[in-house]
Amino acid sequence: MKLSKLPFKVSKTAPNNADTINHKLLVQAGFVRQLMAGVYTYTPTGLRVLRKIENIVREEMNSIGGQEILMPALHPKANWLATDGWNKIDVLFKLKSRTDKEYALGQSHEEIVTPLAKELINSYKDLPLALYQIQWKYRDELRAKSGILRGREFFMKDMYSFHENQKDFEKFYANVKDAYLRIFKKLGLTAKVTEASGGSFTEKISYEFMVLTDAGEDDILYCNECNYCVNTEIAKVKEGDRCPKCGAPLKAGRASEVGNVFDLGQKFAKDFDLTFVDANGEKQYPIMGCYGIGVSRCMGVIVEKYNDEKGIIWPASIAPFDVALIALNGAEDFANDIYQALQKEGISVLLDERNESAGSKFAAADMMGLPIRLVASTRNGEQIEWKKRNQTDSELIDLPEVIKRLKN
RNA sequence: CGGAGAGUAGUUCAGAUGGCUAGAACGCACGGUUUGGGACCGUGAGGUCGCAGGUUCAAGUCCUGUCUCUCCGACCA
Repeated sequence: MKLSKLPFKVSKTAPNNADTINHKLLVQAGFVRQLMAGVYTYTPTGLRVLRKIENIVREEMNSIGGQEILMPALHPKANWLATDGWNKIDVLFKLKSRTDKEYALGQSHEEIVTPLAKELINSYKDLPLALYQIQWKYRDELRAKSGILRGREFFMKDMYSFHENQKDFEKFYANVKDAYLRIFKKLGLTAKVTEASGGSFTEKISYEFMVLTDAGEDDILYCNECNYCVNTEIAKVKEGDRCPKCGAPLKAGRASEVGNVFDLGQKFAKDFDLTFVDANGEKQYPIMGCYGIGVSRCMGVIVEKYNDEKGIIWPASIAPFDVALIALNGAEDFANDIYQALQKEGISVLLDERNESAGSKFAAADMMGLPIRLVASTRNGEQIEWKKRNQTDSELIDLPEVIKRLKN
């Protein structure tokens, strides 16, 4: 892609109504545009990042047997009456049609996936079953805030699993936890598995995946010696107390919840009369689990974690382009040769061939946070300048070496 | 929803005590000079001053209402 063709460009100034780092940088770098509080458009570059995160999530969900579907975001009132969510969930967006029919916008999809599963589940042989989707969720938050971290509309992966007994559920639950940790690792995030309350629909403990950041909204207590971590909302310990697992002193921190896993028990199966016949011919309600990952929130948290005074520093796994290629004055043809050669190798390149000053091009590449910066300049002959975004020193290498490193 | 701050050009902002055709920088268009860290000169386009009322000879400025954004809190499947 040529930088001059990008419809949303890097801006010299940050938006005045942004305080949070991710809001400021994502807008300034041209990745998102705000429509209203908590609702954003993703530009071509921003969408590339979102899609990369999405695909990492998708790959891992598929690897543990998840089947991807796409459910509607517009729901009939009846489904939400069946669980009493219509009256109990205050963040549920409700709307009325011109003929006074009432609808809800999906803030989660148990009410849709459970009746859907009735068609699929008749026998214990149909279990386990795991369905997931990646789509917009709607929540009528009293206050949307922090850029894309807490939106009224946000992009989420939600998976729902169905099991013949608790033991099978626990097995899958553990698999999901492992997959989640792999996902966050690939995204460059260190997620702590945190004990938390299950919310209004279950008495059970749930697990949240927390990433430490001041931009988050949760307070957690964690142990640096072992993996113990608990949300302060249910904590029976406080900062400095001994870790119940290993005895080391607990630390307190601000964190953002990027994922969660819930044991739903049989609540939804009962609400929708979803049953199966077990091996003894007895009718049973399956055990359900639900598993969320805030895809758009992950993007925001990554920006919160990876930035400096010059802009964003994307982890290579989710950068919109692998390489920023800058053509300095007089080296346009050489830069174009590099551009063609890299693209032929399947490397995604953002070529800055604008008639701009060198400084302006460097600044744009830094702000957009592409992991590798290549510079073609008459000063260096056939050598190409190679620099990582998070490093200050550059080195001169030739094209085959550039390709070798990028393919590696 | 309670509290605080803010809405003026595409963007970031300036416009005390009301006063004439509302300004700057950046960006944009055209011409020229530049080209290793957000270059420079000239010319030009671009504004219902969030919106609606009101006070006044006169309102970006004062008053009332309203909408929106940001932050703190509450809330948060």
